[in-house]
Amino acid sequence: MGPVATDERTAYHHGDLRGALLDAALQLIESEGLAGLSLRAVARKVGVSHAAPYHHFADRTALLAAVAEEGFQALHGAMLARTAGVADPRQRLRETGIGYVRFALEHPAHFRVMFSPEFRERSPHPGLQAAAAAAYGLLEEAIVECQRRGYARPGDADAMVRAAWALVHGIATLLLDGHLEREEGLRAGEEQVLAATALLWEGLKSRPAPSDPV
Amino acid sequence: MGPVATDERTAYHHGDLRGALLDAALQLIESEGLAGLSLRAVARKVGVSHAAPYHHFADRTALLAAVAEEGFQALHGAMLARTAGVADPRQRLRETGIGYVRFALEHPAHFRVMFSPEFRERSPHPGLQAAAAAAYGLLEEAIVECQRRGYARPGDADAMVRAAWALVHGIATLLLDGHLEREEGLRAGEEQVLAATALLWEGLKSRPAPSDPV
DNA sequence: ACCTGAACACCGTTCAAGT
DNA sequence: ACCTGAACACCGTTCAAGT
Repeated sequence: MGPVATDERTAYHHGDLRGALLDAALQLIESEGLAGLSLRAVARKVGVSHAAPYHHFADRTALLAAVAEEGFQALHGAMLARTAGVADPRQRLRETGIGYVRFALEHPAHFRVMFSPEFRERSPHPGLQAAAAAAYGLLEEAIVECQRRGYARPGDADAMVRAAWALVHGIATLLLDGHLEREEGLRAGEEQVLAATALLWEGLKSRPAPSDPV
Repeated sequence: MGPVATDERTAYHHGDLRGALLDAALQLIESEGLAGLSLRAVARKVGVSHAAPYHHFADRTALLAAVAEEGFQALHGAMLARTAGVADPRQRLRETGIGYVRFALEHPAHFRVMFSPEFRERSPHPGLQAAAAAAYGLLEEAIVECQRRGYARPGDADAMVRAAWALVHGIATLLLDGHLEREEGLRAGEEQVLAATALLWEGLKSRPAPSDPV
C-alpha cells in the first residue's frame, strides 16, 4: 500500500479523529443512552487517551452539539428524499411527517441528542441552529403549498405548522420512549402518522366545516 | 417546645428523610437539569451523609422512579381538577388536554422525570406504571364519552386517544424545551392547545367529512 | 499540530462500624 | 432502625510535557 491507503486504525489516529469520535459517541448513546455517555468511554472506544477529544471539541457539550447538527442534516435529507418527485403538496406534507417519525425510529441516538434539553438554547451553536431551521422549513413549505393550491384553509399557516409539528414530534417521542405501541417494527410509525394526520387533516382542509361550534 | 414540635432540621433527620430527599431532588432537577442531578448533591442539600439516601432508595433510579410516580399522581389530580363540574364531554376533553400541557409547564422537573428514557420500561416500577395508566385513562374517558354522546365519530377510539395524546405531548415537550414560542408565560400553552386541538377536533367530529380523498 | 499522563474535584455504590 | 466514613471504580476537565 502507498502512503495514502494506510491501515485504517492508523489512519484513524492521524486522519479523522474528529469523525471517529462522533461515530463512537453515536454508537455509545445507542447502547448506553445519552445519560450514560462519557467522553472517556468515547476516547477509549476510539483507542485514544481520555484527553485527546479536547483537541477537537471544547467539552462534552460541544461534541454533542456536533452530533445534533449532523442529525438535523440527516433528518433534512431523509425528509427531502421522501418527497423527491412527489408533486401533490398534500402527499408531500404526509411524506414529510412520515419521514420525521421514521427518522426518529431509525436514528434514535441522533434524535435524542437533537432534542436534548441540553440544547434548549440553540443560539450558542449556530451550525445546529441552521440545520434545525432548514429541517423545520420543509414542514412549513409543505403546508404553505397546501394553502396556495387551495387544499388547506387559508389563514394562520404558523398555527398549522406548529400543530403538525407537535403531532409528529409527539408521535416520534412517544414511540421512541416506548409509550406508544410499535406494532410491526418501523412500519408502525407510518401507520401511527397516517391515522393521526388523517384526523388532523380534516381540520386543515379548506372547506370550512359546517358549524357545530364547540 | 415539647418532644413533638421539635426543630424542623432535627425532625427532618429523624422524621421524613425520604420525603425531604424527594423534595430536594425536585429542586435540584429544576435548577441543574435531570442530567446534572447527583445523589450526593441531594444528600448534601438535605444535610445528611452521601450514603444516607441508600437507606430509603435502592439507587439513583429508584429515587427518580418515586419522583416520576409522584408526578403522574399530580398530573392526574391537575387534569381531574380542571374537569370537575364540567358536563360537556367536548369541553372535558379540551380541559384535559390543557391540563396536560399546563402541568408540563408548571412542573417541568416532574414532567421530565416522568418521561425520561430511563423509564422507557415502567413495568419494573409498578407504582409508576399504575399512576401513569390512571392519568392516561382520563384522556381515554373523555374521548369515549365524546363518542357515546355522538360528538366524535364512532370507530377506533384508541387511534383518537393516541392522536390526541401525541398532540398534547408534542406541544408540551416542544414548549418545555423551548422549541415552540411561549408567548405569554404559562397562558401560551393554553392557546397552543386550543389552536391545535381546534384543528384536530375537526377530524374527530362525528359528521363524516365530505369526500376529498387524499 | 496533535496526543499523552498525571492531577484535581467530582460521581454512584458498597460496607463495616457506630448510635 | 437509621446513619456515617472510608473505600473503590468511575467521571469531566486542565495542563505540563512529549513527538
